[in-house]
Amino acid sequence: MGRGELSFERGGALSAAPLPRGFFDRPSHEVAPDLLGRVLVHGPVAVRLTEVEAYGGPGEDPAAHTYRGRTPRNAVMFGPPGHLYVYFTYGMHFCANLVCLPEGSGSAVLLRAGEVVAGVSEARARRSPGKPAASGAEPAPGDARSAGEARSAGEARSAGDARLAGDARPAGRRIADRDLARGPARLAVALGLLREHNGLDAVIDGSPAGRPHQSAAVLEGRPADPDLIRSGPRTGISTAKDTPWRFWIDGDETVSPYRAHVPRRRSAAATSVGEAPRS
DNA sequence: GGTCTGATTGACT
DNA sequence: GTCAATCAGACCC
Repeated sequence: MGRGELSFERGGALSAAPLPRGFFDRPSHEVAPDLLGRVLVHGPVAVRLTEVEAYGGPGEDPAAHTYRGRTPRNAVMFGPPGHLYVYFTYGMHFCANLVCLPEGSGSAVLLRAGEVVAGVSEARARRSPGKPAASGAEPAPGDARSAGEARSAGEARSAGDARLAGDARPAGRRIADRDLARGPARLAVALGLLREHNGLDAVIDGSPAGRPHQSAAVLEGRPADPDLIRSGPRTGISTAKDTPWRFWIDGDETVSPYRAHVPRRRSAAATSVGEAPRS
């Protein structure tokens, strides 16, 4: 596909011009609101971003994964801007970020929600249970296979893998279009982003033909109306709660509901001796 | 090596 | 509204 306008299944005509790497070479709290309305494409699925959160660098932002410095897990965040930082959390979910600032800075923007504008059927298949498409929608050419798909049939899988393969929910319930990528983990599933996509470059340098294996890109899309951009505290974090680095498009139905951080109750197994362990 | 927490989600009451 | 699932990473001893 060339430059200019691209007509997606949903969302109308959007600019298909890729964002340059310089777009991401700015502080994450500046990049974040500018990302609203942009389109992240991975394989056959494209999502127009409607909600994001900015995270700062080491020693700067207590809520950021990089606050305590570089580790193997967060190494991608210290890499060049425009790359995807995909991490595994809660034992079952993946979340995706776009790295900001020059190499070594350690800041990124978490992609929290969006509207699926292309590849709706593929996105729904990934989010839905019991359909062959859950394993058949993936992969786009050049994409790696999901963790679940990478295993042979019948082999035991973790709940996380099962969820990724789309069979963690009772069959028969159709997911509303607005919910396909509403929430960071849902967005990652809809886009088919997994552990192996950590570090994937989302910037197209030069002609796409010169990067035949690149499967992710951020397109100009249709930037959000500045009058509709809202900001507030970030979701689900226990520190730096007052930093208003969550940005969303006001009134957009795909924006996820705000949830404050809920401290985990100590389990019975952890608080008393002799009781049954968790689960 | 042991323990705790987590940038979440879906099921359930 | 509450709660459990699930495991990797970080921290502490």
